[in-house]
Amino acid sequence: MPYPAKLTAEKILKVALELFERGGPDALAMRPLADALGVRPSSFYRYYPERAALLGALEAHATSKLHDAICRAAYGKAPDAAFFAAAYSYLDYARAHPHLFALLLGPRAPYTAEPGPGKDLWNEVLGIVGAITGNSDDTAATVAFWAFLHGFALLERSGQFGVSGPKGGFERGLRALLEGFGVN
Amino acid sequence: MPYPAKLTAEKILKVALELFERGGPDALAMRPLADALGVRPSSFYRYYPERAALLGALEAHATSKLHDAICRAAYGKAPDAAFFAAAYSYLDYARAHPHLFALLLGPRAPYTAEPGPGKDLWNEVLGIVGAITGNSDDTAATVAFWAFLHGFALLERSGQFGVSGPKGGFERGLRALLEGFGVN
DNA sequence: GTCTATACTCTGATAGAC
DNA sequence: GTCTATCAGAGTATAGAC
Repeated sequence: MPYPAKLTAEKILKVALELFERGGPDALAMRPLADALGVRPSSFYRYYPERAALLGALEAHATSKLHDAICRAAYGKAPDAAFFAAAYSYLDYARAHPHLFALLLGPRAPYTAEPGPGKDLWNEVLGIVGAITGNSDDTAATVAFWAFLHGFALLERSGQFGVSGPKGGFERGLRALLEGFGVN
Repeated sequence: MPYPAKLTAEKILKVALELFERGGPDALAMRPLADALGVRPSSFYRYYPERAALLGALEAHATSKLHDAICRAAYGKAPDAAFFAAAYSYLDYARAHPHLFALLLGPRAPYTAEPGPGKDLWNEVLGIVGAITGNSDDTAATVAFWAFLHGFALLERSGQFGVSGPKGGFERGLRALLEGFGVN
């Protein structure tokens, strides 16, 4: 009977993404996902061998979207402006998609495409930072920049800091890094 | 019959800590915890109303230990030396206790003592940064410093970067911040 | 080749007896 | 204060219907 098949990997991923974006990891349960697809829970094990594979696919999606956002934000800008634009688009993504963002630097799971979209994202940021420091392969500075962006997004999400505190800290850190990268 | 009680909140926390440090959140399940305590799973709901409360207590413990480590590392040092010492002890804690560390800036849960040990830790770092910038209540710079430390620890743990990359990035970022804080 | 039915083991949590 | 008994829900494996 099932010609064409009711399920495809893409359809599953699309619905999984919706559930995950609203409710986070807890909302992405196999049974509700099956209900939303009009199917039985065991059905999509043909497409994703386990739940973690689904999460891995979501992480790849998030990485790709973040990459797109940063590319758009930095495109055609002078080095300093691109640096700030990339930073703010990173933060914007974390705010707009908190659950997907939380997937990004999680403890290393399987189902993480090592040389996948993560590599593209890295190279994009590497280029932006390189334009500032004058070293087109400045791994150390890129790591430092990335660490600051990611850490700040988490601090903000944790809610441990007031409203004014984090906001000022972002600008302050960015300017300090920019300044410091130029000097060293 | 049970006089004195077999359980106390401290005993439970101690065993929970052991399980959690070895195996992370998944290893802290109620039944194994009960077995380790020679007790039935339902028994410690008298002491911790739910599993999340136990995790909250572990987070408070982690915060307190990290605070101690940073205090010890920075004690009696000149501003710049204290800055680096605090940074490295933060990183060391993240490496030595990866699971506990992951609890630290998680999404805000209940059972998080808002004005608890977190406040002490914050004030300690605030003092260290203030000694550098000359402003004893430099919230923005402290947030920036903290964001960098936490982000770097996560980048490293994620394993997405080679061995040499992150290492150099830590020093690079710290020096850039130190430099930039002085200038701005 | 695709999906369903069923069942198994695990989880956190609760009610009430002792 | 701890027990027994039980619950609903999770992820997953397998056999077989179509």
